[in-house]
Amino acid sequence: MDAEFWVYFGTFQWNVPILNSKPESSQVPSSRKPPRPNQRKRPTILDVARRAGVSKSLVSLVIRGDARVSPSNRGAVLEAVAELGYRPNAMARGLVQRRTRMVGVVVSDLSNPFFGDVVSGIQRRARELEYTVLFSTGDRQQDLEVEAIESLLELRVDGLILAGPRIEFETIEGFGRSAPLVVLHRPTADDWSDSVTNDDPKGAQIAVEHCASLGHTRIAHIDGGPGAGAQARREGYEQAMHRLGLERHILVVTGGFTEKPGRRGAQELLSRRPLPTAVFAANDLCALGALNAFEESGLTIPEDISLLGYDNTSVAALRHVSLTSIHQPSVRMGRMAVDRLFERIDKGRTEPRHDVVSPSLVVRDTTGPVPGGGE
Amino acid sequence: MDAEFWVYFGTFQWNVPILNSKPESSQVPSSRKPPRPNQRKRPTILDVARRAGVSKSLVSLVIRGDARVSPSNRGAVLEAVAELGYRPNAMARGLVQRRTRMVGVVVSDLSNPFFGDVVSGIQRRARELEYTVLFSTGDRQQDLEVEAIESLLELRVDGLILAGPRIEFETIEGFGRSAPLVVLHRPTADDWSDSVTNDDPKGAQIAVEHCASLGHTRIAHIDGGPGAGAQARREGYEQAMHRLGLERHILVVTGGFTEKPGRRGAQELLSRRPLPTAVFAANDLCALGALNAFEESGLTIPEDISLLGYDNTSVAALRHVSLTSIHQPSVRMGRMAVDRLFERIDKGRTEPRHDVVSPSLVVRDTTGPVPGGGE
DNA sequence: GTGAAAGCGCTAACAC
DNA sequence: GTGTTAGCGCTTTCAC
Repeated sequence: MDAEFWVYFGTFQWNVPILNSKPESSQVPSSRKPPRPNQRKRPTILDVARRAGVSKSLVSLVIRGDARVSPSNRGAVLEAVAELGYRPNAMARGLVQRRTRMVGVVVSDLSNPFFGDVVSGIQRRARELEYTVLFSTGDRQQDLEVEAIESLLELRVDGLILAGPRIEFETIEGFGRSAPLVVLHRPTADDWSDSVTNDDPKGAQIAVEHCASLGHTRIAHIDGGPGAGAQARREGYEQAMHRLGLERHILVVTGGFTEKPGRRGAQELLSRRPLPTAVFAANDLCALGALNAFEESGLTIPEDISLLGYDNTSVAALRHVSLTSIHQPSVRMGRMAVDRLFERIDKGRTEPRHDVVSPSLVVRDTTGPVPGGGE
Repeated sequence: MDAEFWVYFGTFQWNVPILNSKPESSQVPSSRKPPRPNQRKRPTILDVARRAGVSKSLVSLVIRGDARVSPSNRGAVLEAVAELGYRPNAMARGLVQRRTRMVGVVVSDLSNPFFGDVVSGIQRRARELEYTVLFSTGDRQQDLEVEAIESLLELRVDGLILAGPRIEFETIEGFGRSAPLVVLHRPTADDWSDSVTNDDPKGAQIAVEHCASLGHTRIAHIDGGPGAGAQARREGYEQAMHRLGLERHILVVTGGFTEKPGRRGAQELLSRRPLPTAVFAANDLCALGALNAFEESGLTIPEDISLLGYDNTSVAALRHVSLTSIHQPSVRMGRMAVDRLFERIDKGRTEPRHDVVSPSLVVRDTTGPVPGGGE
């Protein structure tokens, strides 16, 4: 952009703009720290080679930790690297290696605490396998999610993990043809991707059975509306009720995966008679919304109504909330996703694999015995 | 790795492993969808050029949306792109342009809901400026945070945002010399980076004044321990108390930025006599821990004790919690961070800029008039 | 052990 | 309008 010239001086390369020669008095007396923009030309492997008096290939060997380099040369190279502040260019390396050792992770909603553990599991496992993780998000919007995936693919990540994607199945399948792909929290069934999901119907069943074991029969469900997994949880609820011979008590109202619809669902339940004595909500936030509605109407939890959530997020664990919930092993699921990718990338697996992990019950303070001992 | 041979056929290039010739019966009768690993050689700009019968430069022009390409050629190129499923290689492009239009964002703790809004603001503003955002995290660990930053720098992102970094100031300054850098939530003072922070002392002052306006005088503080910003909030509290002539009521106990230390801090407060009538906690989670402790000891909030948090996170907003809190304009701060970067990258600004934004009060249901009307 | 040379996939002059 | 050419910064044969 601006005219510049370059000066080599000692161990540093300085970028001295010709324009813009202001007093520069604001800092130290211009000793070893001349003011300059931080966009100076970055040293390349060639700069290091020249400085160390060797060839670029030799520098490359040292950087990659190759054993067959003489100690003296290794020392010289390392010194030059330090002096110049050399940092290898991952793009150049990736270009020639056709391999980046990067996995891209697209999280549908980074601000949802639900993904915290998943992300943590992914991060840790990737590190063990010496992969770098790049996160991106569609910020809850389908089109942005696609953009995020495209960017990662253009960067040539070695593999892709989609955590709770909001996009269409066909789109997902298309990406699966472009790179090793693992989908989390949404079961895929195609030949092009792996998936790691939790057994939603099973989780719903566990929830219902927990209520039943406490003597409840009028167990209602506030569903997740159009949310992914909502249908499976609803069906699981209905099947479990049938299996327990409680089909005449089946009661499903519309909710959603956030607080507000949960609240509305609960209000709807409050208008029914007889009132249910236990409510299984589609997820924790939904349950929280219901909790408010119930408490505001003067009911006590769990004395009057038992309440369960799903996902066992950090909010459920807050002592002030202490919500009984169905736990998904999120950290493990994150780790598994990375393992699946690794198998495809480094072990050459090509057959799709679809894992379903089991949810479990975490009993806290919002569930208790049925009031009065029965219906 | 494995022996392979390549077959050109129609519009697709197939990668047919010689080994592993299993029944392949699981899918369609091997018509247009032969089973194959998704690691097939990806088409390059040259493949597109050949297919469209033009030169690579022409393809390049079309892809970058240059106007001076004849409609017929443009059509041919676009067709070839679609047929081959061509996706430009961002590494190759970045290498020659020395520009990636990517900004790297390192979040110290992705599972902390506090960062949700910041991330959202960053994402949205970056999109407006046509930058791609790459997130990474150190997962709460200093060394991993450095690794994450290094990786992003090796990828040659055009700029870097560190959200609530846990690493040393000198390290941060070092990175600032490598690339345009904006630090969020931690004030830097060097010449190498910009910073965007919230005015912690001011926030603390607002909290204290709110309590005072409700008649409270015995206002205590549970601090954030060693957490970043904790000291500024503590000092702000003390100054505000002085300014209101309440210095003899200054009471600070050790806490932290999570639930458990908040709980312990509250228990410590409960052992003091006279009890404070209002408590300002270092952040929302800390306040939540205190809330539990208070409620368990039989106190009612806000009738017996008023309670304030800081950060106005999503948990504070939960109706069931409804915690009065000091709000930081997180979304705006995220946007500002991107703007600062943009100024350095695209507008050539080199003087450091340190922005401090004002916090504000969000009154909810955990603060109320002092019991009995005074001390 | 070390160096020379080719080339990864793309853009950016510069011709025509 | 379109093609040719020369790199971007690195790894990778292949000589020596």
